[in-house]
Amino acid sequence: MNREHSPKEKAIYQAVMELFEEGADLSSLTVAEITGRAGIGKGTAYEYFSDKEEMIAGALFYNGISFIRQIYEGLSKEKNLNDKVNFVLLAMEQQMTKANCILRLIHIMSDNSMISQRMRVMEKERVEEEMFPVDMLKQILKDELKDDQTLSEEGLTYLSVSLFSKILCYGMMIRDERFLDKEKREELRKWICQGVCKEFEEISA
Amino acid sequence: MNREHSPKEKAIYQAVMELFEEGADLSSLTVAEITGRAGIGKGTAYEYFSDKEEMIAGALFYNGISFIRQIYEGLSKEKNLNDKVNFVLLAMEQQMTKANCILRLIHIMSDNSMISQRMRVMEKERVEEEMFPVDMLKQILKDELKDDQTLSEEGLTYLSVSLFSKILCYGMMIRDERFLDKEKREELRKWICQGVCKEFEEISA
Amino acid sequence: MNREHSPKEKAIYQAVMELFEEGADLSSLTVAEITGRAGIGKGTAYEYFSDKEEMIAGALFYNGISFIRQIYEGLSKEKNLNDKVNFVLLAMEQQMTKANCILRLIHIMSDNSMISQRMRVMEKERVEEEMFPVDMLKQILKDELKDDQTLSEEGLTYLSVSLFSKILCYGMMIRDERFLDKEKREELRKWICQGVCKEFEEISA
Amino acid sequence: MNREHSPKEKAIYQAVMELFEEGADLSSLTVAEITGRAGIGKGTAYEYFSDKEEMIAGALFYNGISFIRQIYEGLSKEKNLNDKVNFVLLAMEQQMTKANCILRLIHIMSDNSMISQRMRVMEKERVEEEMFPVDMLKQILKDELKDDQTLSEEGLTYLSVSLFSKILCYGMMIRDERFLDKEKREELRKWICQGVCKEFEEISA
DNA sequence: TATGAATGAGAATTCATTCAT
DNA sequence: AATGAATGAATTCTCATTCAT
Repeated sequence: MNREHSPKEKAIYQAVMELFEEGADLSSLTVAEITGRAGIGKGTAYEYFSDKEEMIAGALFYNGISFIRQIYEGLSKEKNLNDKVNFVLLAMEQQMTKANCILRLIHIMSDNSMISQRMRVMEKERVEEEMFPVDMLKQILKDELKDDQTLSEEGLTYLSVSLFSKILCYGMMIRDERFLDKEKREELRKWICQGVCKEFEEISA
Repeated sequence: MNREHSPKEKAIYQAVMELFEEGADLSSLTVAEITGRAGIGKGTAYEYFSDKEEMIAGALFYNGISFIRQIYEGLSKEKNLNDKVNFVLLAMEQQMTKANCILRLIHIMSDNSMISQRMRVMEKERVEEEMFPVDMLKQILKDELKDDQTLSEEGLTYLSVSLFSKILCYGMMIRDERFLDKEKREELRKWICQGVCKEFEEISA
Repeated sequence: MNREHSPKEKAIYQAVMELFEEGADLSSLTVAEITGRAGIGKGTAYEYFSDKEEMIAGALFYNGISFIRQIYEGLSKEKNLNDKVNFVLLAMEQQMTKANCILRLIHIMSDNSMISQRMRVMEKERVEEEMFPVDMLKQILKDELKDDQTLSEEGLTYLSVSLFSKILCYGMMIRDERFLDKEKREELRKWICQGVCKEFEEISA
Repeated sequence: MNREHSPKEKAIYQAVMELFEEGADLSSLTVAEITGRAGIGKGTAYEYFSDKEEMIAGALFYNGISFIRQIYEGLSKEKNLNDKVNFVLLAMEQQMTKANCILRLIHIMSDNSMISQRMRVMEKERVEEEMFPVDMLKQILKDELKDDQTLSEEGLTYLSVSLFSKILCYGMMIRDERFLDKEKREELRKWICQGVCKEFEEISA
């Protein structure tokens, strides 16, 4: 949720996210459900949004941005790449308990629905500072580069997407019942963090 | 497409896949569109499927299975892990040109729509031999184990999911305009194959 | 069921009556249900009937005629009006256990559905000897007239319709839980038979 | 039509009754026909009714109640049983000109269609004062009992159903072309009224 | 003659969107 | 500005009927 949004817009965004977190299928969400949950009139929503897709895509977009920003801000406390990656994985895990939100968000952004089309439009129009997942990861990696290390643009891109894929991978694995156990998860995170660090060292060498 | 399917079922599956490959949003596909494309009457579809979801989920499911099987069969020609991974990446790349099908398939399987729910049901009911992505990758890795190597179940799972995430990663990267160039892609595949082999060696050691 | 009907026609009639007796709503019966029950192909039914309505109306019509004829034939054993009316009431009661068939039949004949329209057409085209409820009752009353009694056509019509209404009345009452008891029913029949006889005596005097 | 109904509900009820009176078969009435006649949008009907059956059953139910109430109120002007029965017969006759409404209403209530099922549900939920046909007739008979007369519950039930059957009987007979003549009908009513009175005297004696 | 696969017209119902209040 | 009643286009699904085998 961003500062420039009116209370009604926020209410709509909030309502969409709640329904999303409760497991609703976004493509079959109705305006009545959204406005009902938001506690405002159906007509009112159309004073602020041109159509249903804008409500949903907007909610996901600003929520995603806000989540990314929170993570990025939280990262400043972490000293090294290993801990940073671990922090991101933990943040993801917390979100996951809310009906797999991040994973679902990523899915939605890469399907061909009206919602994802709108989100891509929003992404293109977004102001510079707002960051989307892969961009954030790229930034983490850039921040990590010591003076004596060099990394080509391709290398950086590869590393950030590889990191992204590992995070996704973690998200997928912890949905499995074999990873309900806290310690198992911790071990998995350790593996992933190490893997990322090693790859970073090798490529940035 | 499987052998036991009647021509009409195949026509429906074929139609769904064509529309999917043309970029249609599966959750807003209509029965009229599907049967129109399949060249059969609307009512006919309901002789073979109980509802729309079954048509779409069925199409994706059997198509996915068939794609996986093709890859697995093709793998037998490849001698080592490096070449096998390369083969999988290439197979994926070919599919990708058809509207990122595999990626989208994975996405659909993990969202909360009716279609994905149906696919998960189908997955549970599937016969043993049919393999889904991660299972296939696990098999590839198992096949690779030499007599003198040991690998815990956890290690195997991690490796297969890691491999899966790398493949996903490749899929995402080649959507980027910077990887339109064939040589760039080849180089990327080389990196990935090497990374996979190295990780395999380390963990199975 | 009439002698001139082919086995397939009989099978259809039989199927409709079974479904009817099982409580099915005739206006929502489907051809598939009927032919499925009859054990013949859907197309076959159309070799013998021009449409669905003909199947249902025909079944009801010939079944009704056959029921009426059975009663009329059974009546010959009864010596006087009192016993004859009692016989009709008992026959009705037996039928009633089969999902109120006679009552429902009468209802169907007097609503405005396609089925009843068809039955009325059939009634007009029927051959002389076939008798419908009120006609049968009229005949019973005529048979009862002694040589020294006279009865105008109006009187006869009134008496037969009055008798009909009393039979209907019996049919309705025994659906009530207060008349589950056999003795209660017997008493009720006695009342009705007496009432009919008295009215007959008065008017035919 | 009841006071508590919104204008749209009334419009639906009105439309259903008009179509009914014009002879339409209720079980093949469509929502499009009803809303078209009511002059409202198809979707609007669903704001007030959960489905088509509720529209039709509701229309019949509230119309029936209102008709019964009108008759019962009109009865207060009549001094004796004979005149009261005559009044009911005349009221019925008037309704009959509108496509046999009362008879058809009774038929519908006793078939196995969705509509009748819904009406029976409504009947169970109805408030006390609202009366259905047989209840009204029972009330007429109760009102008629003098202080010196006694009548068992069974007797009362028999009499009211007998009266009901005679009314039905009148309804059936006047559909016949032989009773198109006004005088014939008057004579028939006289007969029926006398019959009812006589039976009442005998049983209540 | 018997069949049932194929069909498409038609029905109920939903829901995004508008607009009078 | 806020509302929600009204709307009808659009969608799913059913089923009587046909016709090639």
